Amino acid sequence: MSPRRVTLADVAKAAGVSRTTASLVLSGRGRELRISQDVEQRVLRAADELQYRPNIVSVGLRTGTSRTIGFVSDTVATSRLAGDMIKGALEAARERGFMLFIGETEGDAELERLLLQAMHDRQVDGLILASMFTRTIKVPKSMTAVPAVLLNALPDQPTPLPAVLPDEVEAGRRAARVLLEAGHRDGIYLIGAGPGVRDVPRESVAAVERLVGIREALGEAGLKVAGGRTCPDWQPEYGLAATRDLLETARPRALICFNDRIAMGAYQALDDAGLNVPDDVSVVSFDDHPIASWIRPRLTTVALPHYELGRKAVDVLFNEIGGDRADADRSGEVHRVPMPLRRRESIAPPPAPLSG
Amino acid sequence: MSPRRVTLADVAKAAGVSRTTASLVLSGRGRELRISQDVEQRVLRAADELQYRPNIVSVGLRTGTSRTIGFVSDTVATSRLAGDMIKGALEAARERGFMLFIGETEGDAELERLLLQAMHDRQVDGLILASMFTRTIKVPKSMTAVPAVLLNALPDQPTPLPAVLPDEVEAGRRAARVLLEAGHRDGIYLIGAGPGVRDVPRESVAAVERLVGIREALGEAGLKVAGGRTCPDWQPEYGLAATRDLLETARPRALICFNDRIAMGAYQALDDAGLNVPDDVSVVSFDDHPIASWIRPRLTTVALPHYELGRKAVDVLFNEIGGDRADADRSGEVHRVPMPLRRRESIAPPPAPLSG
DNA sequence: CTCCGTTGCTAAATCGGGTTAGCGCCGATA
DNA sequence: TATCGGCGCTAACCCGATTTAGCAACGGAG
Repeated sequence: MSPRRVTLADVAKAAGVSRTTASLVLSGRGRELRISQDVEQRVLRAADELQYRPNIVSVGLRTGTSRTIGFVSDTVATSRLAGDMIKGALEAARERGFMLFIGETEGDAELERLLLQAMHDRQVDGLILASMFTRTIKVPKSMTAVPAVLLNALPDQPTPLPAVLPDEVEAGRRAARVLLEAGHRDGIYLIGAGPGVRDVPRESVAAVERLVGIREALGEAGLKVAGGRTCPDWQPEYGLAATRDLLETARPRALICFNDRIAMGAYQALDDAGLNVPDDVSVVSFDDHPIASWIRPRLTTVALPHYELGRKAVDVLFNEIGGDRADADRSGEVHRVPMPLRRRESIAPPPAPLSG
Repeated sequence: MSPRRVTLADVAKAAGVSRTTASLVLSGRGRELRISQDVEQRVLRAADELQYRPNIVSVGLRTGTSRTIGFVSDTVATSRLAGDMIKGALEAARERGFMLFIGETEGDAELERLLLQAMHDRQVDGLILASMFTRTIKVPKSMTAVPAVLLNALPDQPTPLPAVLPDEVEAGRRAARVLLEAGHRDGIYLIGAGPGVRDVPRESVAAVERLVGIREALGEAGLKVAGGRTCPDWQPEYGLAATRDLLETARPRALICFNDRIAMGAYQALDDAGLNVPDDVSVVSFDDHPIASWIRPRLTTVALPHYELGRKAVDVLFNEIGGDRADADRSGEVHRVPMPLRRRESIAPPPAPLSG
């Protein structure tokens, strides 16, 4: 059905030279190995006319490479998150002529093993091990076979693998600062975690780090968090319940919600209580989920830079692949990607303290 | 750094036989080619002890295959949609021992060409060409080189390629029927398209087909659409505007929104007008975006079966790959995947016609 | 006239498997 | 004793590229 692929041998024959010569010319080493201008031109023209493309599989067999990297995540589907991360990785890889194998483990260690095996069988040149929410993971021992990078994850034990993570502490600072800049001094409550540093969901690195950043920025201004409510899960209904609960005993002037879904629930609780965002209560959040620009007023939030995380992971990986190992001292390094603030409509100066 | 991979030669040496014999045993053809039990056991044990795994790259060079399929979409990142579709494809492929190359074109024809080329260079065994919203696409001519399937897309010209699509017409019928079952007879309005068959956004196959299904189901019950409002884009703000506009002149008893984002806007317009969902107005929608179960009352919607679409595309593709071409008459076939109804809380019987 | 160095190219090995053709040995038969 | 056939295994080639080692032709020097 499909016409057989054009091979190097075809080009060589068309140019009237040996395969060796054709290979030399096409790999650019013709000059240094004294191939004549005449032959060089003949080979190049033949390759062009026949539309020759080297077979990467063959090169792979010879060189042990595949111009391919494996992207293994625990879940690609749970959120838009993953899509953007993959997109970033995809583009960064493509710019270097690399393709991406995608795999997902769903947290199953056996599946992970099989997947990594399948990728090794295909001689991937590098691996990205990604988690869809920031957390610590157990690094499979087969990861040492090729260069690898952890994405959105930290190793549970010291490893030489570099890691790429969002800068959550700075994000916490940003969320707090945007309220400070608007003039808020007190009545700042947290929804989703806090107020204490130990009031966080299990295993959530993001919660801990955001909380640290928030407390730090407020502390620098000589202020403190007025209070907080934890949520068993960061979903709208828990945000609604937590905010409702808070409103029974307190009159917040600003809420820092630990993600946009919680903020969505908080919006509803505030609305139910007859409070206006942002005139009565300012709201700032994290993630920049699409929902953040759909709800009214549009939500000011500190964005998870998924696209950039994906790109950065590939950049770091290529550093490992191409690295002359001279920079082995850089291994195990943790790269933090900035989380940008998306200024929208949910923050205003605090109301005059009439109803105190 | 990494210990060299175990090759067939290693196994053969360990078992004290030739590579040929080892290959024969491991490929299961030992029996028919009269390899002795003794030798067979020795080879199998050696392979097991050395943890031998055949190098797929090498096999690929020999056989021209790669146990890999390429998944090319216009965008992987714009919606959760893509994630689930890829997940379905991923799992179906994995069950057959295949991996997936992911690529995205962003609608750029040149990028698409390069991507398909890169995949051909890696000898993919099949291709899935996916669109993130149902539409007609121009099929690149290089698609004929290997088996291929269109996913969520129709060819703009007749091709022998099979296509996999959601069953939007039946989805339209389901949306209408769920209202009929609740007792609705009149005051059924459309938001996003309609009421006429030509009142649809450009290029949206989904809009056309959903509309056809809705009109059909109502027609069978001897009813008609009471009216409709088109939206320039299917986003919440346009759903809000369209519904607000509708409420100025009409008093709907039920809304069929053309997707969940529109429904989200419609909810807000209804709320602003002091109308309760579902007691005053029932709402049904399409897509089953995560938002549908976040907004209150939770939205009844006809789900886009992304996961199933991905799986089905791979199933159909393997049919092409493994096909003995005897079923060439089946080529160009369009496979429709059912869109399941998610019954939630946004539908109730119509109010008693007091304020009619 | 021989030796040597340069020029310009190519034969052959290699990567790791699959596959085809056939070899050596044994016992049975003519 | 030569022949034949079945058994059990292996040498050798193939896939498509890269790479090493080396060959043939030529000119100039000794």
